[in-house]
Amino acid sequence: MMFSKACEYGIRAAVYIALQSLEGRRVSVTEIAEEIDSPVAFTAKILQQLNRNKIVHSVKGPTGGFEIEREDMDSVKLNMIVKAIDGDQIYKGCGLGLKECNALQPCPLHDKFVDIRTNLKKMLQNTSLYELAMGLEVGLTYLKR
Amino acid sequence: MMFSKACEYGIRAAVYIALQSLEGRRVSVTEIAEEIDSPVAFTAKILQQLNRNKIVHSVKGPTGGFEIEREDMDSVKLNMIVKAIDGDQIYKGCGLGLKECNALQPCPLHDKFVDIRTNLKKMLQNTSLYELAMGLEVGLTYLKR
DNA sequence: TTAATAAAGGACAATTTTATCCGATTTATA
DNA sequence: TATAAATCGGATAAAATTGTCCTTTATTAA
Repeated sequence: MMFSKACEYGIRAAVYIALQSLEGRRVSVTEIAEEIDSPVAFTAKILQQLNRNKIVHSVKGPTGGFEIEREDMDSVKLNMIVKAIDGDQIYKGCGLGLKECNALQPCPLHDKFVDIRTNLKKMLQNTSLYELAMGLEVGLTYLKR
Repeated sequence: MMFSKACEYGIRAAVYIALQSLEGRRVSVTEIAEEIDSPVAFTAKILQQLNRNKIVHSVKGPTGGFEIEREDMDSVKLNMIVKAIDGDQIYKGCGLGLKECNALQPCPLHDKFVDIRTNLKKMLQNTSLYELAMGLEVGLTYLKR
């Protein structure tokens, strides 16, 4: 409802890859799709996008798959994934769909939206893949169901 | 990005109708669509939904059109429009798309999402059509461009 | 009572998003 | 060097959302 389906899968996939990379495991699309309960081929497309945007790293051939460097888990924040997949509509777009909507010519909801969006923005900018992967590892959170 | 296009049109239409009803004018779909810059026939469908949900009032025949009673402008809050058009996914749905996601079995983003969504929810529940229509009337806000 | 006006509603079309399939490419290893 | 495992990329399909068209229904006013 807030992110596209593609973006939801993308985030879940990235978190799963991060978790496995912490264990030193490289993972295939098949495994990822199974573990995050998403359509395989579609997930593959999304991972290509994340790879092009250097959010995950892919390796072809046998023993290949997806991985994320330990340092990248810290530097990659959720807003980068959202931007890579959904673009920056979530930051720029008007809540009521006006093409031009800003402080000077605001839609009726503009001010109230700014607040909410600022919070969302901050949250996405401050949340790292590592943080999310840790929650999973400790068994506090889930990626399925 | 947060609401569907249908919902965006719906809110804009409702605000415009409220504004005109304050002046005692009943308005046609054609006029509404022109004033909020939306596709006429599609807007008509959305207004049917709003009518069924008693958010706007419609009158057939010559001199007919859409209107909103003065009292309803106060009692109708944005969340009712959103619910009528987009359903309650915005309230219930998991940010990462999990079917079951709650405090007991949360997705990695659950807690952070709860905060943002609570704010959004409150905002929608507390914003009345009258309030939005007033902003327009005073020339502070816009429904086009 | 008739003509004109406006919403209601059903069927259909276009576009976007989501999802699948399959051949090409890369690469590890036997 | 041959084979198999894995991603890449293009074409296509399915589903959902957005948008159009046309007929029916209700109602006003001449």
